[in-house]
Amino acid sequence: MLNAFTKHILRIDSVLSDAPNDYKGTQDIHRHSFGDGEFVYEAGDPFTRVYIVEQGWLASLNVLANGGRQLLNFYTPSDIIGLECLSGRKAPSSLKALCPTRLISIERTEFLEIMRKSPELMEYFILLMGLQDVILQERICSMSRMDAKHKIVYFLLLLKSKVAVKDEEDSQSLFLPLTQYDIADSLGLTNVTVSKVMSELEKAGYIQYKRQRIEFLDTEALIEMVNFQDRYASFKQKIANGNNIASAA
Amino acid sequence: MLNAFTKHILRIDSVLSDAPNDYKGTQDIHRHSFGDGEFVYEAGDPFTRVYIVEQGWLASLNVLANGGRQLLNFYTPSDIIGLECLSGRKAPSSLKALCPTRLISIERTEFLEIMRKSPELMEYFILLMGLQDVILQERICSMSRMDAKHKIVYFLLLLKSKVAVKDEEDSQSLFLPLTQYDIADSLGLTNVTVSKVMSELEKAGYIQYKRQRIEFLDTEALIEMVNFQDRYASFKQKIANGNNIASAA
DNA sequence: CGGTGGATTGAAACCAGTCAATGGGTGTGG
DNA sequence: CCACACCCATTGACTGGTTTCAATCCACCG
Repeated sequence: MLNAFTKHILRIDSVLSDAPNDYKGTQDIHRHSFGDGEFVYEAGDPFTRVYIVEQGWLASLNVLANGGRQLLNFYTPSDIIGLECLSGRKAPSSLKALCPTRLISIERTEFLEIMRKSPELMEYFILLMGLQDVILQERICSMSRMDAKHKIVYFLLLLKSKVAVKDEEDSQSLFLPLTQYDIADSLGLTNVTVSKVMSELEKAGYIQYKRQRIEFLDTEALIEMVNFQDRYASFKQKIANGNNIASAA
Repeated sequence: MLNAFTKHILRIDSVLSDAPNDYKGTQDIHRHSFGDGEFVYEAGDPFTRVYIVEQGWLASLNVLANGGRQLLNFYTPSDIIGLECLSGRKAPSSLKALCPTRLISIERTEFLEIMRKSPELMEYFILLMGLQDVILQERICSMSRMDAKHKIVYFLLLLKSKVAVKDEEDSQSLFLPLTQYDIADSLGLTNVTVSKVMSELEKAGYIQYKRQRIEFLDTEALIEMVNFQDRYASFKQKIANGNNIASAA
């Protein structure tokens, strides 16, 4: 059971589709579908279930006092949603589907049961949350000290590496189901600025952008530009080698 | 052993001072002292030890490509430093003492050993990192969508609640061993802006600020102003009640 | 065909940054 | 003890990147 579960998370294989069968002992596992723009839950709702993304993109977001929107995290297939809420009773942010999605959900207490049965799994979660933590800290760096252009480059590279670490082929093309409003609300900019920077990046020959798809024409230059570190790739490598902790024991 | 350890973390009591005695089985536990401004380690150094703050304040920070500085996290007594780095081999950021500090450190692999022996402890770490995660997300909200004044108010309230959750008495006074440069580098502002906003907040009667000490004269109004949620207090309450997970079992 | 949401482009306003000068507190060394 | 250096804080004038406001265009869809 553990192996199947961690495989889901790492997406080493694609057994996601028969996940529920792996958990005969558990009762409360469901599969859900959401359409483009639908909310899975909203900030303040009772936190009752942990989700695993099977298909599609989602974003967690907050609506701020001044009416602004802040996109916090993006979730793509095999991501777990809700680990950071386990100690809470209410969702700290909303979850919205950015395109048609399929999710698997496990009731919170059953998820904790599964987790408790496997120290390995808990250990893995600790490492995973550590990765999340480091990435959030770097996002803070980017949001506070970069200008609009660098923020956007950093943002695009981060999403690219997040997706690349799961898809085997290292494509220079990225499916991006986000409007420029979404990108703006993720970076603390406006759609106007995003539009201007995107066309600037296009004119400079770094990317090509149209209809939910970004082509990276000079990834190296962009990585150089913002001094980008691919934490996702490093993490995957360490986990795959199994020497992240094994070597420590 | 576990209990003593979690007590350290929660600082329910102050057994920190005899921590090493609690771990007779472990070999590599040390105590360190650092002076004001000293670096414990720098970004890129090999990550070998986990630290627990015994006394003083520290900050993790990054030096950016353009020469700017970004303060990421503050650590006060009983905080654990390094949980987010367990999967890595290098420190993703530097750690600097903001005043004279005492730290306890455990060699990384021994820390993992201790952790593995106690599922409860791992579970606690997962919850703790979840709290960290939620707070980082809210910091991102504040950094991207608030103006300088609101950022600073949010920042002060966050530090106040971080400290208050450990100190029993709910003081309206906060020891703050930070220069205005530090605050600026934490929020993506400049020392000039910080200075102007601080005096504005003083003139408006919200706070009184002098020499590393902030007096909160109207905390309620400030909380209202930025719609502040005290995640630290909620977390402490849930852990203290023991019903965070127990009730789920 | 008109309606809608997203993207583009331009002009003006504004918040915070930058530059610069001053003042204050602290510690050091002559 | 004073002089000086150093760091931090304060204040004012100017600059500039981003927002705001607004108009237009485009693609998609009922």
